[in-house]
Amino acid sequence: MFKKVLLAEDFQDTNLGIVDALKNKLHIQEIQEELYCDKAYNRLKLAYSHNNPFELLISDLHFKEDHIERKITSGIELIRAARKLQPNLKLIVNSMEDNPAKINPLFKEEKIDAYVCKGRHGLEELVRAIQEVYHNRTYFSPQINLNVADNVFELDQFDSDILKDLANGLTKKEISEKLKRQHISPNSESTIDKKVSRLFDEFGAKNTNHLIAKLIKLGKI
Amino acid sequence: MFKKVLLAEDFQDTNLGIVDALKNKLHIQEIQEELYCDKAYNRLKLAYSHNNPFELLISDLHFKEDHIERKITSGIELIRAARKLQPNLKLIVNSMEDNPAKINPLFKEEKIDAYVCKGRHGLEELVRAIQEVYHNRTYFSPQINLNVADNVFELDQFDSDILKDLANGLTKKEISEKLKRQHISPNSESTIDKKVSRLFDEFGAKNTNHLIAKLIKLGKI
DNA sequence: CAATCCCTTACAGAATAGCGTAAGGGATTG
DNA sequence: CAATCCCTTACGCTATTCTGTAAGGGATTG
Repeated sequence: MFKKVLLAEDFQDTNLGIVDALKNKLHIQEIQEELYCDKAYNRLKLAYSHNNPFELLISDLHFKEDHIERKITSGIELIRAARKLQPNLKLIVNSMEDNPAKINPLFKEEKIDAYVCKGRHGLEELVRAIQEVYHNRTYFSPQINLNVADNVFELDQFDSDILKDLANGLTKKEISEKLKRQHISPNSESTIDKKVSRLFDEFGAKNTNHLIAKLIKLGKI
Repeated sequence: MFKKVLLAEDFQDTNLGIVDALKNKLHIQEIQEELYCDKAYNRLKLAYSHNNPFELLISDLHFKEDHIERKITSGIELIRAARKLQPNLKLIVNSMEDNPAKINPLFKEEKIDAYVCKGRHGLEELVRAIQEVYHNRTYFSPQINLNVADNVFELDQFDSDILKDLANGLTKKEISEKLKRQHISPNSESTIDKKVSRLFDEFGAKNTNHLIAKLIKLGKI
């Protein structure tokens, strides 16, 4: 079993429960905890430079903001920084996020080893996930797949940028002008019209308000 | 100190941490836990009918949905039902919600005794809250006020309904017609125009797309 | 009672959104 | 090379949004 594990999690109560489980059920010797992302990164770095690196990082995705200024403020930044520092580090994400559209990229882009969704069986799942990851397998909370079966359509970068601009209050004319200034093609108002209209069909939206609302709720923009 | 406490919380790991703190720091004798709202209510009811009622209920606000069908599905429903059953029951809400606009009504409408915001000091705060409530005082997480200094503007029910309709793709004309059908006044398209335009100013939005995007991200609609 | 304020509503006009048609160009295919 | 498909773009039309102005009614105040 892993001997040295780092836990990055800003909920004090959650923290305690996890540490307890890891100690008593998995008999992990060294468990360090951090309430802040960048402090967690510093611990990884320190341990690595002392030739006594962590073997596993368990991190949340969302960390509450604070009065203290932070460089790394989200779990995903921590994960990226950790991967860069120590490519062989095992990564488990433990969050309340249950939107597959947000979780799948973690496996694809960030190459995490396991995703555990907080909930009624979160602790049992986490123990299971650690065991799986220790044997070089991946783990994915079973409840995720069941809940959502839609979202076949994906946004490419161009669509995504347009929608973000619209959500930020720009008109299609303004977006067209912006694209021309940036020498990005296509850039005509007409093409933007067409792109957005096609997304109406794909996502079943009646108009731009509806589309933006849906996509924000889906976490796609 | 309280002798009999019920904890309604659907995060298994959080649960464990809280129970541990309550036992070891406050020496509460009997702590029961429930992962579901309606099961928690049943426990309250059973204990009450056996003349051995709970003295304190600690509940979360948001409970994840499940494959199992539930009558009571949110913390607020549980709180209302509990208050009705047992008016003298002490109530502490322990949630990750940090929007004052959602928390304040809990004190005003539901007459809860304390609000503890989950986070880096969530457990210490909860212990403190229980002590305060035991001495018939109220407790309110100190971080709430600090974190949010914006958002002075609030949406009344009318504004909120209009914005939800807009986010669902209805035009202002359709909303006007809908209000007329429901015999809700005011209902003219002109008034809807005015209401929404005023919200542009209040929330610093350029147009409807921008306003809807902002409010969804703020969790207000 | 008059003055005032606030809210609702109607109306008008310019800007924008939404949608269809059509023309042109690049890539692919037979 | 011709035919075809897909993408971009221009253009035009209607619906809707957004912003004013103004009229009327209810509530409050002096």
